[in-house]
Parts: sequence; structure tokens; C-alpha cells
Amino acid sequence: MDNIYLGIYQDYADQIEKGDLKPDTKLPSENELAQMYETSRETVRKALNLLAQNGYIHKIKGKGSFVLHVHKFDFPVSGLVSFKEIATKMGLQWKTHVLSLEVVKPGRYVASQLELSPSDPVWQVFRIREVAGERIILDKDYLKESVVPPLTLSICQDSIYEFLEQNLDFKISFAKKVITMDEATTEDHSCLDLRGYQMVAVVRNYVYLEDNTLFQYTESRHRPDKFRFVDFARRP
Amino acid sequence: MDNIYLGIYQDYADQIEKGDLKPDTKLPSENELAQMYETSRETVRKALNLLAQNGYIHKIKGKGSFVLHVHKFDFPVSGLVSFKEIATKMGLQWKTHVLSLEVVKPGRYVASQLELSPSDPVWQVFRIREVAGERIILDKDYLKESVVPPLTLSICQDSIYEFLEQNLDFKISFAKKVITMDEATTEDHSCLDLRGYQMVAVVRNYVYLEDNTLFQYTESRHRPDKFRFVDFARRP
DNA sequence: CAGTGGTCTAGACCACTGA
DNA sequence: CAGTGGTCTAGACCACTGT
Repeated sequence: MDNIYLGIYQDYADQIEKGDLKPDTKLPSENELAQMYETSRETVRKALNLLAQNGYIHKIKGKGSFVLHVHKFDFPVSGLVSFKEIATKMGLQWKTHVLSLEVVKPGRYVASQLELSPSDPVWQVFRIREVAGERIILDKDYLKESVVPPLTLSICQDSIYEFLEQNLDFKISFAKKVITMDEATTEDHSCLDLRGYQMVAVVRNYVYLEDNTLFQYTESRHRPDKFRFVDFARRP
Repeated sequence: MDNIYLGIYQDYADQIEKGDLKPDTKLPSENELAQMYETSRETVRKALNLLAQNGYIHKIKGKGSFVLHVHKFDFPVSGLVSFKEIATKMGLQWKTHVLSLEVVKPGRYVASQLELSPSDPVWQVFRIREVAGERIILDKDYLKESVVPPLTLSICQDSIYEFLEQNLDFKISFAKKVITMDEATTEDHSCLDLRGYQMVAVVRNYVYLEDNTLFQYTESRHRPDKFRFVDFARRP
């Protein structure tokens, strides 16, 4: 393992996700962990603080660190995760239909969202996510053409994120999500099985690379009864 | 200031929120900050990492730390904030109507949400939030009676959080939010100015104290066109 | 009281950036 | 090359919990 503290973090995150460590279990103390991993206490603390931030454990001064019962089956959860990650983790039957995949000049709205001039081309990918036989989500992705290598149908059918991060070495550093409830468009009605719903849950996702450049804007349009978003927050 | 690193964090968070530090401004290097604050570099790093986590700055190895243009006027934002905090920060005209304030035995649903037996009493507070003359949000709070001191109307009219945290010394450590879109109930229709909308955005909020006990469950029901939730996420 | 986590220090080496 | 942030160490003192 490269990073010691990331190694410790992964060890415990995995054990908690798998259920090997039950909620309310007390973790070894920081000094014990430092000895176990033959490292310093500050390094152990980095790992434990990461676990605490992500909702795996809770630390109490004078007592110790304890496994939380909060994190369990709560996906999709706040953060940077692709549809494939979520669907797979939840064990869903899913399918992706690529509606279109092309390089276009962005409309005024998309250009402004990506902070581009309307003459800069973007990759435009429209996809429908089908879960249990129903078309639930309409994903409209826009990626800066100047940054992204040529995309293919098979990439989009799988996961664009996975392709960019693993095959190429894209370093995605952070993202901003804005969640609203919008009236369904005619496009929504024709692309999704809306079952009479007149509204959709919209997640607008702005993704940034490590050098602080915005490179992707995504609009995810969900059928309302299938939408669910979980946020875990800690006091500063 | 008690904590050095929290002091540094506040200094820069304030400057960025006020706009004294413009986006893309380069912060002093960690070594410079350590000298400026007469502390060690690790302490400075704690402050900068907090700023980065909360979306104020972005750090690039070999280059430095830079102010982000992401955080600005994006409330309500992910995290632990009360309605009063949000409304005040956004400069809104707001009013709170307390519909009811009583100690009751919880129904089966609320009892299960609070992990209580149905015989344990809870404080039940129903409030309507009015913004710009329209009733936009219906807040249904349930607090464990065994934990919370007597509540009064004037407390509920202001902010329960503020009262618990400042006047008493309640230490709120973390919270889990679940956001969904639900069909509007007859209660929603009678309490809110729904303008014909048939759905509401529902935020279910589970609040925990420092000893890891759940003490509050809140259901916030928003008129869809006035609902907006922002999430900022960083890669692990 | 001994044990816990929270903060802090003064060093060290590394990988990365820009000139 | 010097400067940056990322990781790590081996100590230290504190505030808090339980016994």
C-alpha cells in the first residue's frame, strides 16, 4: 500500500461495509492501532478522521471510536459516484440506452454552465437508465471536447467516469451538485416511463479536474418516486 | 482564540465569504502561513484542509492553494444548518408560524424513526416557514422528551437549534439527511401555498448528539419550485 | 488514577511545479 | 533548481471518560 493512512482507512471501511464490524463495536485505541500498523499516532488519526467524515465511525473523547449504524444501505449517497457504481452497489438490474453521442456546438445554456464560448465544441451524450424494466433516469452529459479524448458507444454504455479515471489518467478532484424539482419537459415524457408524474428530480452536476478546471456538466433527470439522495454531515 | 487551526480557518472562511479574497487568489504558502501565525506547518495544514473540504479553496501540489469560485451564494448547502441560518444568510424576508407545540406519545412511524418505543414521549413542533408572503415550508420536528428541556413558543419562533446549542450546551455532532419527492398530503395542501403543485420535496433529517444518540427527527416539506439543495463533494 | 481522543511541535523526505 | 503541497515521525500537553 502506498499511503499508510489510506490503507488503514480502506481496511476498516471494507470491514464495516461488509458487516464484519457490527455497529457500536469499539475500535482499538489510536495508540494500539499505531502499534498494530507500526506507524505513528498522527497517521492513525488521519485514517480515523477520514472514517468519521464519511460516516463509518464516531469518535468520543475519553472513550474511543465506535462503528456507526448509519452508513449501511443508503445509496445513492452524497458525493462523487457514477450511476454504475450506485446501481452495482445496490444490486440492481440495470441497463443503459445511449440515445445520442456526438460532438456539437453547445447551446447558450450549456455553454454558460460549462463556462465556454458557444463556438467551443462539446461532447454531448444522452443516455437513459433502465432499472427493473422501467426507464427511470435521463442523463444528459456535456464534456469539453478540448479535454476529453474520443468517446465510443461502448464506453458510454458502461461508465464514462470509469473510462476516464482508469484507462486514461483523469484526476477528478471535486464536484458540485445542485438538486431541484423541475416540471417534466416533453423530452422527459418521451424518454422516461413517467407514470403520469408531471415533475422530475433534477441533479445538475459540475465536475472539476485536479487543476481546478470545469470539464463536465451533467443533468440527471429522475422519475420522482425513484429518486432519493442521502447526505451525511458533521459539525465543523 | 482557542484552537489555532480553527482560528486560521475562520479567518480565511470569513474573508472568502465576504469577498475580500477573490476567486483564483493564491493563498500564502503553508510555510509562510506557519510563520505568520507563529505555529507549525501541520497546524496550518489542518486549517487549509478544512477550507478545502468545505469548498472554499483548492490545493494543487507544487503550486499552492487557491480560492474557489464555487462556494458563493449557494445556500441552502449540504450540511448542518437551520432554517434561520439559511434564510438570514440569503437575506430573505421570513416569518415562522408555530402551528403546534406539545408533548405527545409518538405514532408508530415517528417512534421507529427516532428508535423509541411508542410509550416514550416526544416534543412535537409543527411550524410553517413563510418567505416573501408565501407559505413555502412545513417543518415537523420531533425531539426526544427525555433529552430536551421544556420548549416555549418564543424558542420555536426563533430557532430551536440556536437555543439548544447556545443557551444550553447541546453538542450536535452529525446528521443524516434523506431527500425525496413525495406526493403532497392534505396536510401539505392546507398548510402551504402549493399553487397547484401535487408534490413536495421532503427532507428527512436525523440529528445525533456527541455521544452518538439520536435525539431529533425532522421532516421538512418544501414547495417544489422553492426547493434547492447544493452538495459539494471531494474525491477521497 | 490510567486510558482515551484533541491539539500541537519541529523536524524529515517525497513528488510535483515552474523558471 | 527552489518552492510547493503530501506524508510521516516521535515526541508533548491537554480535556475528558471510566473506575
